[in-house]
Amino acid sequence: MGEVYCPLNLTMNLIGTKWRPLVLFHLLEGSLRSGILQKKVPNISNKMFTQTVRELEKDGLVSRKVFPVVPPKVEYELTIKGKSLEKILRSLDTWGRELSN
Amino acid sequence: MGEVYCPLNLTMNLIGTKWRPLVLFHLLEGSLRSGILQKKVPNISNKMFTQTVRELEKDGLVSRKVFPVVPPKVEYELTIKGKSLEKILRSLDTWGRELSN
DNA sequence: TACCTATATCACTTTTAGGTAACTTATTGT
DNA sequence: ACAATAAGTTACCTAAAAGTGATATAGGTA
Repeated sequence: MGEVYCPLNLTMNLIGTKWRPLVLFHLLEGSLRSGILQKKVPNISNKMFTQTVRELEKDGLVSRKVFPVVPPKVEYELTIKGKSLEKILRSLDTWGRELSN
Repeated sequence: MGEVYCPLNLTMNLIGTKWRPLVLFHLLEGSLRSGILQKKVPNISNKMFTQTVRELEKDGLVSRKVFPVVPPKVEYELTIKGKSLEKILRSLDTWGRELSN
């Protein structure tokens, strides 16, 4: 009858921000070069993009591969843990899509 | 190759805050009296509780029934639109639950 | 030598979300 | 009279998220 423990929070702490779900969503199709990924996300600023992917990396949802070339080349890819969010991310997208109808 | 429209945002705008998903989640089992619902959400303040349910009402996810008695009695219930989030909410909860293992 | 490239960082400001504590309301039972 | 009740509001404050614009890097090419 009192408080109820609810792991929903743990999930929301990982994907409950403005940019994280979008970045993850675009990585569902496979790994992407940094610049390409950033261009896929409308209106994300330079700073927020880097910050977001780095946090996702820290949380183990995304991996970062750096190629030692100039100019720099960096690729981002979902980890296993990140891929396990696929169903959720697609559901969120589908639900929103149905809203607009 | 450029920006990609993505309705994920529409969904996240509705449930992407600290308290909203929790409140919705607890309403999945059926309508609840205001005070009961609030007690189910750990650590939510009085202000945030009211604010959250009212916004959910405005967004059409929750309905509010007021009984004209003293002391007041108010019940909250998911709307059809709110219920349509059930699968998503449960997935978010399940995913978080598996994290803790 | 100057510039271009892709990725990233830094200092700073603005905006939004959330937290705290006191107060309101209208009736019933004491 | 007045305290208790359930739901909600208000003013104020802090903290977290996001935005802006400038700067760094380092090797290849004009």
